[in-house]
Amino acid sequence: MHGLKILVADDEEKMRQVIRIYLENEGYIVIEASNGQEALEKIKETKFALVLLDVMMPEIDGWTLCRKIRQEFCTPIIMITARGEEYDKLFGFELGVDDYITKPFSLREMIARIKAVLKRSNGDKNMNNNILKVGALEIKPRYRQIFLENKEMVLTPKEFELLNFLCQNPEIVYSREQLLNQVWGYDFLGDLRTVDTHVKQLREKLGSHKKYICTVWGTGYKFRVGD
Amino acid sequence: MHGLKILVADDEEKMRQVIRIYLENEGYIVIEASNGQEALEKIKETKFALVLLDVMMPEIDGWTLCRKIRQEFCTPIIMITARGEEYDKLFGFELGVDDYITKPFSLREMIARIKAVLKRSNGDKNMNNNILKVGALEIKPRYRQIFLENKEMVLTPKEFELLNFLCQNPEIVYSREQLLNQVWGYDFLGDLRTVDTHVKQLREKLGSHKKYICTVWGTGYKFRVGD
DNA sequence: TAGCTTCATCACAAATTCATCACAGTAGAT
DNA sequence: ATCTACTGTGATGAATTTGTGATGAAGCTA
Repeated sequence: MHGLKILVADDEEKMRQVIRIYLENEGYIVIEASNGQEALEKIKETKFALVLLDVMMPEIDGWTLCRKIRQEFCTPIIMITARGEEYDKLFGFELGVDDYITKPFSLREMIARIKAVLKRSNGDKNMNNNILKVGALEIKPRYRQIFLENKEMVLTPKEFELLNFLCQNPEIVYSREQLLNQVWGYDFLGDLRTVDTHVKQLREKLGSHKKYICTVWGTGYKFRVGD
Repeated sequence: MHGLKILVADDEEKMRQVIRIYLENEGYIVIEASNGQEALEKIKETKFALVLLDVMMPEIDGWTLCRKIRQEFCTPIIMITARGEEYDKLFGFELGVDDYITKPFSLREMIARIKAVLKRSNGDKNMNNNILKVGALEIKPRYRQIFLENKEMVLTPKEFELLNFLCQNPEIVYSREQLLNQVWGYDFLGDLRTVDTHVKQLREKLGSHKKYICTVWGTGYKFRVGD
């Protein structure tokens, strides 16, 4: 269990330092990356036992980076997220993530999770590949694919995340604000109506099944398969 | 979720003001404290739903204050920190902080975090996930659906809220004024008779069960299932 | 860099809901 | 029985909310 390399991607130096000290103390070799781009390059160069990824990063945010890593590598990933309602995001669909830690967290907790993930990834693979089927839709979160009547939909990242989120929580009504928080993140500063535009796009791509996404007047949207 | 008291402790007047405006707009009651001492006194006087605490304060700094509060109270605390500072302390976690926000932050993010913390501290007992059955009605607040004899009613937002409110408080008589306050909100300035119109609509949609909503002559309305 | 995709925002149109009013109907009091 | 105060109801224009196409910015790829 010693000498394993761990990549710590976080834009805050102080944060990286604290983590480095603890991890080295546990016998790991720590490589740092201060932004997403750098992280991606280092992953391509070196084989890591694990990647520790902060969600909040400038340039490339954690989710995007995670997706990019997963396109090529199966290195275990632990996300560091701000505490809040992003749980669904993690559980629901970004299943490429092996575990996550919410800030503020204790370093003891972090170490424990790292060990657990490493153990699992060696003992291998009860890969949580859970595929979800709702109506004519089939969702493979791990591959970032959604099939409509067995044909793969061509979706942009945002479209994927929005549709996936709605599908993972069918029948539940979400306000535009909630959707922004869940899908875009707390730090999105934009217009509520942005949601509408994406809903429009999704409906267009859903074609005859556009009624899966239904408007709840005065409230928001929900995914609904029945009726 | 309305009328909850929040203490904002920050030495910068401007900052407090901005936060106050935003929070009040969301229906919270805001009390300000311009330094640690003052904050501590106010906490001892009043019971707050949440404390928003800036780390950087003269006299008593945020960390010390946080510890002092925790010695006596379990009020949820959200810390406002400058980015990149003092991670060790947050890590330590021994301070019992419920969440923290790093400056600069958006007000939307702040609100979202506040709501998340409040929700958690309520143990989610406010989760109106409870499905309620009264007579031939079945109410699923989370889905924003009301079923009448197992058939979903098609309701406008106001209709939904009014019927839901009445059902959640059966047998209790409400005056038009009370209903306006509860369902429309205190800031509604309109005509009392507006309630009547909506009651009419509901009765129409209730069809043969219209007597669920009954008129209490000279007083108001109530929901009644029996008799 | 140029070309392409994705994204957020805006403005306008369309759809839906809402509050109000006037008048009809009803319960209760005298 | 008659009167008065209160409630029921249909119609209507205003207000709110949502749908949608266009547009320019930002990001990515080659």
